[in-house]
Amino acid sequence: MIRCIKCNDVSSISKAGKVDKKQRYFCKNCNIHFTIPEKREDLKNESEKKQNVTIKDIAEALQISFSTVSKALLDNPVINPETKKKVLNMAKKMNYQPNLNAKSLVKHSSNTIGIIIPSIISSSFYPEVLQGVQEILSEKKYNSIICLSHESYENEIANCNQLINNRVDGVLISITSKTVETAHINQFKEHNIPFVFINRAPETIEASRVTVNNYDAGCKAVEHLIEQGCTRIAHIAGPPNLIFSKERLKGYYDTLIKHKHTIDQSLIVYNDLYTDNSKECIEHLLNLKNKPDGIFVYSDFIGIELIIAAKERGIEIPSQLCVVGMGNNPVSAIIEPQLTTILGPTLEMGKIATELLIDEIEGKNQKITNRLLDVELIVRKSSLK
Amino acid sequence: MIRCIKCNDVSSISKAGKVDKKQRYFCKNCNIHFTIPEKREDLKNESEKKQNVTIKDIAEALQISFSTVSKALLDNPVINPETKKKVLNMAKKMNYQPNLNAKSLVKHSSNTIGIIIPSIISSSFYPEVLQGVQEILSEKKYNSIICLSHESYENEIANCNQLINNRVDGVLISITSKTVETAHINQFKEHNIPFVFINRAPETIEASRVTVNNYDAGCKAVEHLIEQGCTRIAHIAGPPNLIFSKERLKGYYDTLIKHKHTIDQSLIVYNDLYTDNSKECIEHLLNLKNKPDGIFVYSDFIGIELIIAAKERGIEIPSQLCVVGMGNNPVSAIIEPQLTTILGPTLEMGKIATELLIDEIEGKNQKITNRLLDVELIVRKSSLK
DNA sequence: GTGAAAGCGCTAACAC
DNA sequence: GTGTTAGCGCTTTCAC
Repeated sequence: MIRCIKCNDVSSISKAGKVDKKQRYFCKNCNIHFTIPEKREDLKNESEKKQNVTIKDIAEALQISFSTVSKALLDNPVINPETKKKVLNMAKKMNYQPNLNAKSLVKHSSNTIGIIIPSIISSSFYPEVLQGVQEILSEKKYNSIICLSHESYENEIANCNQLINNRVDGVLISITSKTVETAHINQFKEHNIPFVFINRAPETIEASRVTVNNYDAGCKAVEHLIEQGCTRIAHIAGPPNLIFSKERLKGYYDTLIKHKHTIDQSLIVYNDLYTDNSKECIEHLLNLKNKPDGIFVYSDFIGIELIIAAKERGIEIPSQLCVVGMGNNPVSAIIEPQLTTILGPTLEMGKIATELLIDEIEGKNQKITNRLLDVELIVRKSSLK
Repeated sequence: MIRCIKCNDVSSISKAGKVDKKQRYFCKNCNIHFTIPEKREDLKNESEKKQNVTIKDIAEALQISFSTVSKALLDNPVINPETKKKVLNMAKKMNYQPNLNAKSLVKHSSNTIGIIIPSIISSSFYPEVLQGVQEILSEKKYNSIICLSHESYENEIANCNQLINNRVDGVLISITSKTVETAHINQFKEHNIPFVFINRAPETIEASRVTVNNYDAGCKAVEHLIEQGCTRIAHIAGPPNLIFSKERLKGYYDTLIKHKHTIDQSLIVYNDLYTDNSKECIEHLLNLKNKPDGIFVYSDFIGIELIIAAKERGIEIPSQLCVVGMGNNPVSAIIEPQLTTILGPTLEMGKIATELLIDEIEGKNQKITNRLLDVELIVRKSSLK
């Protein structure tokens, strides 16, 4: 026998489907739908699945309202310290874990940042950057979602959308070597999501960026090779559409010109990260009739390949060929001969970019920042004649 | 002049605070609170912040109900194809991005898995595993949250809580070398979150795990060293509380015993990943009066350090000392002499564990699986007398 | 100091 | 085939 919860009538009641597994009723008099309130305990029998503890459960256990529980949990000063203590204890006792999805929904912010990087296995560069990022993140109590674009433009677009869907509070991004259009990145602006470029940035977008001084890297490398007496200096350059490649190349050019060397286009080759043509690049240079006596390679990884290939051909390093790499890959210090390299502060880069981003998220910094980090030449055997 | 939205009376109305920046009213007759409905456009003037597009916005633009929009977006077959097309077009036009937090809240699942690993920079092992994980994840349309525990037990506990708070659908975990208690991991069970161990697993928890055949690795390494004529075979072992260390050590023991070698405890040293005592381990072995003539090192990284240290002391490899590492670090193939190593399928490990986890999440697999992956000995110069 | 209620954006059960 | 409604777990405003 069901009574209307409003008019208390019995005859006017009809069944009206089910809601949340409970019978729903309709009162013709009052024109309202209702269900018979049950205690949460009773439900447990129906659905065996153990539900997560919510603030409502804590409230019920303590016989107080759930908004009081919420306030206590948020350390709202208006709440009685006694009550707060009771709530905190009960939360612990019941093993309460707040639902961050619900919180994000009402707060319009997720306390999470997104990270888009091209790769995690091709070198130790991005792992080190990530390490720096994570250090700041855990210090500032932010979470992260990491996306790998695998140097694919399509993946990068998908990653951007995913991060928007997840309503991240901000994004750190290092673009792929294929990224030319940037509409997908500009989407973040439409959604009021701040973003900071790490290491690789497009020229066309106005946004903060943290990069190493690639121009200076090119200068330092070539300057050093010239000092060592090299006269035909080649360059294995990075993907041509990435700024860092262009800048290192410009440093290479300018330094050669400064020292009145002639520029020989056959001494410049470009690496494609997606197809990975590093072997071809190396072969091209080593097969030249008029061989180079110094090579600045934009990455240690390929520098190491170059050393191995040269040794196989009986080319003596450094007496016949000096090699300078970049990145300070751990291997560089181990191979024979040890590879001269240019060191950029990878861990620092991750840290600085993350701090910058969080400042933007928290409104502490509005203006666009362009951080250029210093590089350092580490001279080793591969370039010491 | 405000009228009650129910009884249409004017005199019974009083103001009752504000809700969502709109005036709220109370009708004494009907005992109800209400606000005067406004169009969303009007609100825009008040709050300049551009809001994200929601299904309600699409519904309004199309003059249909938002649940129809929801169904259309979810490709519910009940919806008229015409309507569906209109909705899809409008969603695209308005640049609609669904709010995954809201979806997670309703669906009680986030389509996201959590990953807890100890480190990302100490070797290429975890980056490669992650690569495999991400490949499956993007194929199966899952997202991920990556946590780094930095070999710290406290961090691992915090990571577990974070993942529970984020309501991930499942967890991949590789425990720290310090993890002995496992209550924090068992919490996942209480929250109905399936988890799979990768590479490192505690002995005490019943859960699926994907590991390499570490016992066999120990056997293969020592067997090979014995074949090469080594008679005093040492072992640099991993952290003693990790199963993989124990198993490799057991392989080492059993193979020595099988070949009637005597066990000399001074030939066994343990690496502590947290303090990183690898230098001390190496020095201990190389300083022994009665030096070993073969060493099985549990990781290539330390194997490489060992080779360098031995060369510095003028110990000839392999004639005076054979070295076998494990992990097939890219450097192993490059140093001089090249390091013999044991190769485990890292990428595969990530893939298999992820597939296993997703199957558990989707209820396709209930039973606990214990996948043991085969290892392979790669013989190089460092162990070939 | 506490409680009631609205609403974040969405899904799904049900009514029509 | 479309619309109405409740509810996911939480924060926040306002009433008392």
